[in-house]
Amino acid sequence: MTNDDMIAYNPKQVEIEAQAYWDAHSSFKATEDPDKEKFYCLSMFPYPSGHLHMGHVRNYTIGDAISRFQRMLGKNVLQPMGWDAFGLPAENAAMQNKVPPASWTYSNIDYMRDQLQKLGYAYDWERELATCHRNYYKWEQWFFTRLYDKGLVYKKEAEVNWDPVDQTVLANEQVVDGRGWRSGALVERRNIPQWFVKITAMAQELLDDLDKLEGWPEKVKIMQSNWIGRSEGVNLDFEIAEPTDASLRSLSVYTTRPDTLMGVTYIAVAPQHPVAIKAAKTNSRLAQFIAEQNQIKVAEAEMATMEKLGMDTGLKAIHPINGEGVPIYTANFVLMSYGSGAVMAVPGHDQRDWDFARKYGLEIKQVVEPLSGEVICDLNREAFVEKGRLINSGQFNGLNFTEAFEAIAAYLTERGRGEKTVNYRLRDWGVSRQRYWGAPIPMINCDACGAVPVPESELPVLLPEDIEMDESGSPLGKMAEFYKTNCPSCGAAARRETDTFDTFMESSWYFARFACKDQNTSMLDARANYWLPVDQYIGGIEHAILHLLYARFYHKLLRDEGLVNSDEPFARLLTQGMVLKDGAKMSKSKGNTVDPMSLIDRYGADTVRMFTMFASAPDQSLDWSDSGVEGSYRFLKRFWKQLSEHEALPLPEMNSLTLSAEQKKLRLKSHQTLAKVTDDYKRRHTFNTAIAATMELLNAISKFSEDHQDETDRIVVQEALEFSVLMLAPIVPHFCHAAWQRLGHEGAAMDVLWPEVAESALVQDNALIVLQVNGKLRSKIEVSRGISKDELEKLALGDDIIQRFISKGSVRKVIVVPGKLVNIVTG
RNA sequence: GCGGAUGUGGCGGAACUGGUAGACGCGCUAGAUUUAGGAUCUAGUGAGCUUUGCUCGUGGAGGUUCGAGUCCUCUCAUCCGCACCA
Repeated sequence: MTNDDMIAYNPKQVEIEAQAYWDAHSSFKATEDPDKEKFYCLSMFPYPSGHLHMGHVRNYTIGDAISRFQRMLGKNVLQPMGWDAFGLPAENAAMQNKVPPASWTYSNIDYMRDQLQKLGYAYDWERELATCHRNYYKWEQWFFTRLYDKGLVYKKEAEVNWDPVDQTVLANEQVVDGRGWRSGALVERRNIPQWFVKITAMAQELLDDLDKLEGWPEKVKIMQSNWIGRSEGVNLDFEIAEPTDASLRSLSVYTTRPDTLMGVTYIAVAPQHPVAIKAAKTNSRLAQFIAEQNQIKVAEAEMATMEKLGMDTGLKAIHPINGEGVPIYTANFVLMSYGSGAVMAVPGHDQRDWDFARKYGLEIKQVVEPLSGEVICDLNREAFVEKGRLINSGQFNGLNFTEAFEAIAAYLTERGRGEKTVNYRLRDWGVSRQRYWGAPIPMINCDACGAVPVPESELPVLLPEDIEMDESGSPLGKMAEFYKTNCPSCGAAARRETDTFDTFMESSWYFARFACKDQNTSMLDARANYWLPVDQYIGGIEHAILHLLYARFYHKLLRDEGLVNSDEPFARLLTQGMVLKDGAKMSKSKGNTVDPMSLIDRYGADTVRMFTMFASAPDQSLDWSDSGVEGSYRFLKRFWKQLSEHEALPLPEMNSLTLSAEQKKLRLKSHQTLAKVTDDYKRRHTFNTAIAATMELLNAISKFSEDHQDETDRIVVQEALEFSVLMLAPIVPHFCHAAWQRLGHEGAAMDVLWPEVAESALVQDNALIVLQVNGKLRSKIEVSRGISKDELEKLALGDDIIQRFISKGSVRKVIVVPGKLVNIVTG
């Protein structure tokens, strides 16, 4: 052993050398090759907020470990990286630092790219893209005009949070306790015209195709399914008694419980409902109430958690079956954006209606009784919400839920007062933002022609980057040179749309653009179909619904345009958990962040990568621990020393037949570990247990090496060490790059094929059998694997310790699980 | 409020198919080494007790089973999402 071999582990040097090797060999450049099985591994791209946080490090280390593992399996791996570059924080930073959002964003990208490179991720940097580049958003604008031509986008009025002092639209995040975060003014809901994409047209397919996503966590599919919220019910009309306005003769409601129709005792409409607004014209108290309800931010959680309030509009609705008049209330828990903005209230059989009826002294009527006498129904205490048998419902008495549903639906249909309907909770995707730092919506508003899409030849509609931001929102609306234009259709003077796209538009197709980001004559090309779908997608659980649903939708739109040939963008999904510190989410506002770069400076990237992968399973939350990082560093140092103490090649080939029992045992451990780790990487994605198993193997090697030093011993140890290095190579790639060479090999660990488990090494003669008495562990015996059930039972009953426990009572039953355990039940 | 998850030693976690609870690591204790500190190495480490061993123990309360951290019912706590944060 030379002095050179004993050099202590120097992460900085190891990492610089490994990265230099990968750079020199363009190791991560991905090229389309139809003869090789492809593997597209993608981590959700970051918003360039300034610097990497631990959540990024965790996300990208998981993706990198999977990429490198798949590469070692011999696949043609693509792992790209880019920037979700548009968004609100750039505008805030611009105001704070008096720097244009564009230059702030570009310098952040440069800084963060450097950070990612220090972490040694196996990205094909030639494919890097940023969504704020004209070559990216040009195609997004083009695609939007295609969707417009197909009738898949439309304009309608929708509510926003309006700050009356700053005269600007606020994001939900910018509304704190009902007030604008800068001005402190009470926000108001305001209706403005906005663009929508018809995602509801694809609601059923988005729901149905969840079944195809076998590689997705069940919880994410359930969340998406609930979000889409398909329900079957009945749409029906209530006429309004004594209408004073011809346009407001009736109001329509949707219900999934038409069986309770005879129990309706009032109607509740949203404060924004035309009926409420109409009634308020002659009722100042009602107008006041509605105005108060409009000072609540536009967020469902806000609505759902506030006190349920309502007020009588004074109007009456005519029950479509019995013709009786029921009062129409306006209530703050009815959402204008869901269904028709009005609900029929059945306080006897809906808890929220019951609570409201109690509060306002409205009638509670029972029309459903339990099917069995054991079920309690006491409408004085709470609503009876279960399905049952109809009572107090005239001709429908005695029917069960299904019969009543059909009979009442048929009754209403015959009389033209209603019909069966499938309803979705999902709403169309509003893509207009009254913001500057986003992709301009490529539309032109002409007085004569209306909204006209910008022709392809004039795309992209460039976002001017050299601007100044102030508190009063987007500068685009004040820039005549931006918005003054001519109508592409009639040539008259017209005004360009000054709203920009929701940033979810950019993140809904970037995965496809990575395949062909240099393509300048079309949005996508054939390379997209080589790489897509993404084989493994990794990102935070917080994206379980919105981003992932929009991306699935967009992918289907791309398919319908003939740009991709798959139905779904992401074959497998891994949702990583949050990074916590002291039990709370690591965040700037809580002041509990840990800077990855200072740790990398101190311990090296491999230690940081190792700790984030070891501390917990990727889909669980990760509790940050400084001493845990220290432990990972210690492990690498120990491993380095262990490698130095081993005399590596040249050694002869292993002859498995001549191994001693001890040598066989270590070889068994090596191959058992390899089998486990392979499964952990490939199927379970539990890198924490893969690392733990490798540590166990290294502990076993240590113990073995203490008194085994001959040549055959070293052959067995060489194999065990090689396995260990290759098994950790996806997680601590720099370390393993150097370690592989220390084990006497030329070339790079990352180019080595994943080793194969030798079945012959796994053969064991004996099995350890657990002996239980009444389910409690009492003894263990080692028996030959070939032993019969009867013999095993006999051996178990004859065991000394077992004898002591069963001598008191009689043996009633013996359960034998071959190769595992014997449980003796006494009585 | 609705939807989804999580809960196991002093701490992070393991136990994959109902079959040895606590792998692996951190921390701690003792010892070795060291002028000291640090680093390193060795051993121990769920709790309790009448300590060759026994009893208890996976948020709580019930249940199913020869056997439950794992399955079922109820319940408590914490976290995430709720459509303009990304």
